[in-house]
Amino acid sequence: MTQEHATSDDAPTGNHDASASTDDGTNLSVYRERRLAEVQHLRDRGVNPYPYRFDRSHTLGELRASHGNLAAGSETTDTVAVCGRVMLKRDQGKLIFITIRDRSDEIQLFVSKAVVGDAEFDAINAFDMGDWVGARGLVMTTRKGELSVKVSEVQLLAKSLRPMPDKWHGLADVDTRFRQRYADLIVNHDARRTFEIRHAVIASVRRTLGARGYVEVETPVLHAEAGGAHARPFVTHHNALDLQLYLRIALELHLKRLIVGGMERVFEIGRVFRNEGISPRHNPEFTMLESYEAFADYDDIMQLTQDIIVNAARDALGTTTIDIGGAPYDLTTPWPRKRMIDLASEKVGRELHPSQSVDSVRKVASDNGVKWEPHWGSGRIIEEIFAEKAEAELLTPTFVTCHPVEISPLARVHRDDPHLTERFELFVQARELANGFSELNDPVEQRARFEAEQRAKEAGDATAGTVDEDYLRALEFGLPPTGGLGVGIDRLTMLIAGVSSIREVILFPTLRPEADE
RNA sequence: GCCCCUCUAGCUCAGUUGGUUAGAGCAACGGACUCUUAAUCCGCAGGUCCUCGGUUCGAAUCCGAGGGGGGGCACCA
Repeated sequence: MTQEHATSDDAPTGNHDASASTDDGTNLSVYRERRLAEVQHLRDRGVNPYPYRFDRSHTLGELRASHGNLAAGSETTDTVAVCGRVMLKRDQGKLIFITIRDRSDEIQLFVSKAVVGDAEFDAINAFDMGDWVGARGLVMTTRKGELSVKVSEVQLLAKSLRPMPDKWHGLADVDTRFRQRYADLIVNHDARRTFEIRHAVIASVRRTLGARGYVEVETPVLHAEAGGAHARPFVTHHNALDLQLYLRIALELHLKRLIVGGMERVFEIGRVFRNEGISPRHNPEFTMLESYEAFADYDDIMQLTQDIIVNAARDALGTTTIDIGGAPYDLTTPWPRKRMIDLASEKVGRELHPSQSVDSVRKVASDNGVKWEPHWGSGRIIEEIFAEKAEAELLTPTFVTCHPVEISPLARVHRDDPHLTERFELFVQARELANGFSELNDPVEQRARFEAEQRAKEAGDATAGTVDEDYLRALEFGLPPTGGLGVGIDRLTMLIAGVSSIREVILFPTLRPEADE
């Protein structure tokens, strides 16, 4: 019967039928044709399969909150209107149980043929899993105590044409999960949970900074020069200006211009782009928090960093204890601070310092199996020794501090040691999670650092920076003492959600385009 | 970019040392059933075994090339 509709009533849906049936003839296309026929069947009966709106009296979560304590076998006189997606259907003959879900909860619809009548019962029975429906009826519980809506009327809100993934096993294929995130979100609770946590983390960060008087700003994504970090940029082009532009690799230089302008405390949560490899910890576009606070130094910012992360965990999970390497760890524990040169020195059994000659540091590196490049200075080699020998052991939160000047072109020289900077990086699970420092605000020194970067770039370091003249001009107007911070929001979410791939916390991670079509 | 692993029905997965017509569960479809909970029961249908090429009497299975994905390395924080 419905098949006849599919073949005879295809004028308005001819395109769908053609694409669904001509070339493949697979189970999937048969399935879609059947549901398309059902759509046409509804239209023939004057039912809009895609109505415009639905008046909902309660979300499913609200309904459970208000009636969750009903005793088994109760019938109330409370009329509600609820809506959601059909997730399960249990046809009992003259009784149908339909589990619908909205974003807050799941509730069972109790459909009795004796209540709704034969015609309506058949219409409800034609619903498929995945359909969006709205129902009106009385709140009740079944004999076994399941909170239900005894429906008097159910309305289709949107017809689903595709089969749902396995109702028990969900969708496991990671490729499909990332490409078809909608399907992942429909069937995988963990996926929904992860993105709820992501939202809670970001909202918490905004609250923490807002409570400290920070102002949220937005700065350009298109940069004439990609500065503020060491990374290869994406290149793009503006037609009207006939101008080569770069997608930003950091937020830093614009935000500090705002501190020059007197905004005192600013932050931005924004997308940055780095044209580099993809890994479980790297996506080409990712979300950075950067914040800058006038009159603060890196010591203040380390405290801020821990506050932000502790609050984020508390707000997202309701606890500050998370799992690190299989063991519980309370984030409120004071996080140790260790100088990079000390961590590196410990591992090689010799005092290392960027004031030492390049030759002597090279020898230490080579003796310990650490490779170095000819254009690296002592400081850069020490960083490499740290990265190769010490970094992997930094599982619980640790502030690595006082990086060599050579690798920190935007950080201020340490007040007690001219070869080091007032900088820190936070490592958790051997991954960098945050980076901050007392900001360099001497325009003369900043120019010298930029020029050193420029020379490194010309010497072949593709990730080195260039001289940003406008930023130098800003500094000449006067940047107050400032403490700055950058936090990888994706990695922070990974930590709090307890997932191991960055793709799990990015709704639509970068993938190669799908073939064919 | 390099190395390893992986790809079978809409989904989740079997598929032996290469051997007839590639199987199961769920979903779908037909039927039974008024308190189910992944409902159950009966019946039926569904396949470009990622693609191309090769070896073989015979390939989902072995070989080569290519594609997607995952992990590692490199790059990079």
